[in-house]
Parts: sequence; C-alpha cells; structure tokens
Amino acid sequence: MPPHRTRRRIPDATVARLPIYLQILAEQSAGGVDNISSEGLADLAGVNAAKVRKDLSYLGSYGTRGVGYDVDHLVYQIRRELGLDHDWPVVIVGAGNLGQALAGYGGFNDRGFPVAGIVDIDPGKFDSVVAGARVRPLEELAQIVAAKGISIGVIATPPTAAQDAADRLVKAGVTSILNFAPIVLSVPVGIVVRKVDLAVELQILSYHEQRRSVADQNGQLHAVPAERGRGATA
Amino acid sequence: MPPHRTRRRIPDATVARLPIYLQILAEQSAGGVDNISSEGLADLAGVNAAKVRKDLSYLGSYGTRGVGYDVDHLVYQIRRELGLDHDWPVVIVGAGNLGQALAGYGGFNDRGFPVAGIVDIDPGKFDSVVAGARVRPLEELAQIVAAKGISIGVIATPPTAAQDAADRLVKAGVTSILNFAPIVLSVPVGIVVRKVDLAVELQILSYHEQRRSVADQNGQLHAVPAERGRGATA
DNA sequence: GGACGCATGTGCACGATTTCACAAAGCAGG
DNA sequence: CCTGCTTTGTGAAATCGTGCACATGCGTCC
Repeated sequence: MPPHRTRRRIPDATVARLPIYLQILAEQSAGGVDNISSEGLADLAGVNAAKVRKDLSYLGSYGTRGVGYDVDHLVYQIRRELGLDHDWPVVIVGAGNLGQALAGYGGFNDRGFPVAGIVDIDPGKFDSVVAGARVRPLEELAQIVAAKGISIGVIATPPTAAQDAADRLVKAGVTSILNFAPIVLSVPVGIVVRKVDLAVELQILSYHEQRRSVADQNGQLHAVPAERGRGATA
Repeated sequence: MPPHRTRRRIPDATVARLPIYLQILAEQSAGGVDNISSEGLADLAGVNAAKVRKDLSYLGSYGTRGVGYDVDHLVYQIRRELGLDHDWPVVIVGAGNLGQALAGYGGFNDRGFPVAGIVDIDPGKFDSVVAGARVRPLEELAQIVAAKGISIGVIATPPTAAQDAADRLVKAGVTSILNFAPIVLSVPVGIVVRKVDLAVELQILSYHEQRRSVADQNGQLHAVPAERGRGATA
C-alpha cells in the first residue's frame, strides 16, 4: 500500500454535494465560525442532516461526537478529496458570445481553474484578448494542452462544431470535458463529460409549471404556502 | 374527471431526460427520419434502450410493436408533456456580464422562453438595450411579472444579491427559478428552484481527475481504451 | 474521576431508479 | 390466414440513494 492509500469510491450523489458543502463551509470560515454541526450544515445546504453525516463519513471520521466538525479541517479535507489542492488549468474551445462570457466570468480564474487558453476556428478572432487570454487558432489546441498540462476542456462552440471540438480535445489528451453545447457528445470510455444545457433546465422548469397549471384547472390544492425550505432542486 | 385527465406523476429522472430525447428527435425529424426504435434513440442519447422505453411509457403507449416510434408524434407528445406547446416568458434579474450573456444567448428566445424583461439595481444600466430587452429598475420587477404573466425567473446577480432577488421574484408571483448564483436559495415550498453552478461542475470534474491521478500512482489500469460510448455524464 | 448530555457514525428499512427478461402485438411474406 | 421476425410495454429483480434511529464516543461539569 502506498502512503496515500487508495480511497474508497465516493458515490456520485455525494460528490455532487461536496462542492456545495465546501462553498458553505468556506463562507462560514470567513465569517469566523470555526465549528459546525451536521444539522447546521444541513440547514445551510438545504439537505437532511443524516445525509450530511453520511456524505462526510466517506471522507473519513473527521467530526467530534458531541461537538461537531472543525470547519477549517473540513474545508481542507473536502478540497483534498475534490483535488482542489492545486489549480486545474482549462482550455476553452470557442470564443463566441458564450466562450467570451465564460472566460470573463470570475468563476474560472478565482476558483482554481485558470483559463490557460482559448481557441477558435475563426481567423477573425485570433489574437483578440479575452479576459487576459489571447484567442489562438483551433489547430494549436494540442500544443496548448501539452504545453500547459491541461486535462480539462470546455466546449463553448455552436452545436454543429461540438463533436469535432470534443474529438480534438480527446486527441490532444484532455480527459474531462465540460460541454455547453446542446448535443450528446460521443467520447471514448474513460473520458468524463458533464453537460450544462440551459434549454434542458428551462424545459424542466416548464414541466413543473405545466403540471401546476393542470393541477389548478382540476381545483387541486396548491402546495402548502408559508413554510420555508432551502433549495428545492426538485 | 376533466377532459384532460390528470397525468400520472413522471419521475424526476425521466423528466430530466425528456428534453434530451426531444432535442434528438427534433434533429432526426429535420433530417428526414420519420421512425425510430428505442434502441436507436437510446444510442443517440447515450442511455439504455430499456430506459428509453420506460421513460416514454410514462407519456402513454405511443410506439408500435415491431416497428418503433413515429418521430413527429413523439416530438409532439414530449413537447406537450413538458408544457412546450406555448411560450414561457422569463425575466432575468441582473444585467451584468452573465445576465447580458444569457439575454443574448439564442437558447432563450429561440426555444420558447422569450426574455420578457431584464432588471438590475444599478441605475447606470437602466434603459441600455440587451438583446432587444430594455434594462429596467429592480423595483419594476413585480409590475413586469404581472404585466407579462411571467412564471419563470432567472437569477444572474452576484451571490450576495441572489437571495434578495429570489425573495422579490417570489413576492412578484414567480413560481420557478433558475439560479446561476453560487448560493443555496431559501424559498417557500412549492417554488421550484434549479441551480446551475459552473464551479460545482468544474469541481466534480476535478474530483474525477484527481482520482485518475491517484489511480495512476498506484499503477492501476486506466479505463478500457478503444470503445466508444455516448455521453458519460459520470 | 464519574455521570450526563450532545452530536457523530452507521446498521437498517424504505423508496426511487435502473436493468433484465419476456409476453404481447404489429407487420411482412408465403 | 398463418408463421416468423421484430420491437414495444411492463412485471420483477437488482441497484442505488435517502432517512431513521440509536449505540458510541467525546467533552463538560460537578
């Protein structure tokens, strides 16, 4: 066994929540809170306390019974587990509206994912500077990925160009892709793809609105009014 | 029983996939394909054929055994189920980089979610025109929502202003919220919130990359190489 | 130094989702 | 019209995720 013993696999559902906990814990830490209970964290995250405890237990036993969790230590552990103890440079493919907005958005640079490159197929965009990064030709993608040791790529192209972008990213050595184009990408197994699709999100909301109006017509009761919950991601 | 009998509840997991199917089916339809099997659709969507059949069965029995599904009819049924048979105007709160990018993004107007209003708290932004919509003061939010019959709101403010934005949207009568701010919103029950958080997505990718490198150190096998799958949303 | 109270960590039951496997049903061809 | 091939629709099993309930362990106070 190596010094860093191989960790047990963490369920996807838990992995998806860890960033939320991290976010909240970082805020608490900044606010001077140095200890938090599973219930406190659960309230802030809008989930069940038992779920918080189970989620955190996958990281190890870092709480103290009768007391709670040390906020800073938890931040440290979650960051470590998520691989946030160092930066992950990313490359953006597509310097259109979306690509530019993403590059300019603080969410990348500020949170450990510096934009190490942005490429486009349109020569008219070459060398224009977007949020500190110069737009380079698509052909230089492989070179940029290799030179900067990039493993995460972001696709911000129109849908028709997205599969080609994915192919090029994979060929260049990228192993994780964040896809903003509204198409299902085909990639070799082992490559992790996450998709963010505005239309899908809106259509899910539309579904719930539509249901609501059907229910109204049938004279059914509205959901209970007063009570407040956090983040019904229903 | 009213003419539109109340539909059985469709599982959340299925609702989240229907927009993907719809997208693919619309493409197929445009490409002249008029019939598709569950397996064909499953391949294109990157999922299991049985899942497709079960998902579609929640809409009713619209397939023909031994043949498959009529593409156009399926498009019609999914659209109907998702409430896409009419437009859902949306209002955007926050006219900063993100709000402007969203308003300008075709994804809204082109897909049945016209931007019926965009508001901001900064007087410097009032009356500037973003993608055909004039930026109005935050105070006019309720009036805009009422006048245009809006039920979906989009939060594109900085995190510190997001909860206030949510409160105002709810008070104005909005019942579904798409939140781009990296905080957990607190809303009354009955209000549906969906969150899109770039940092969360990147951190999930980071987790997988981190795991990959730990596995490498331990001399473990990489995932199988050649084979191609669609959209590993792992 | 012992008793008490509190919050964690986890076994277990439950619910939701995925997948399998096959009967039912339509179509084509003889 | 009957047989065979194909693909749907769906019970039932398997898997995954959630939440309850409580034993365990830690800190505190007397």
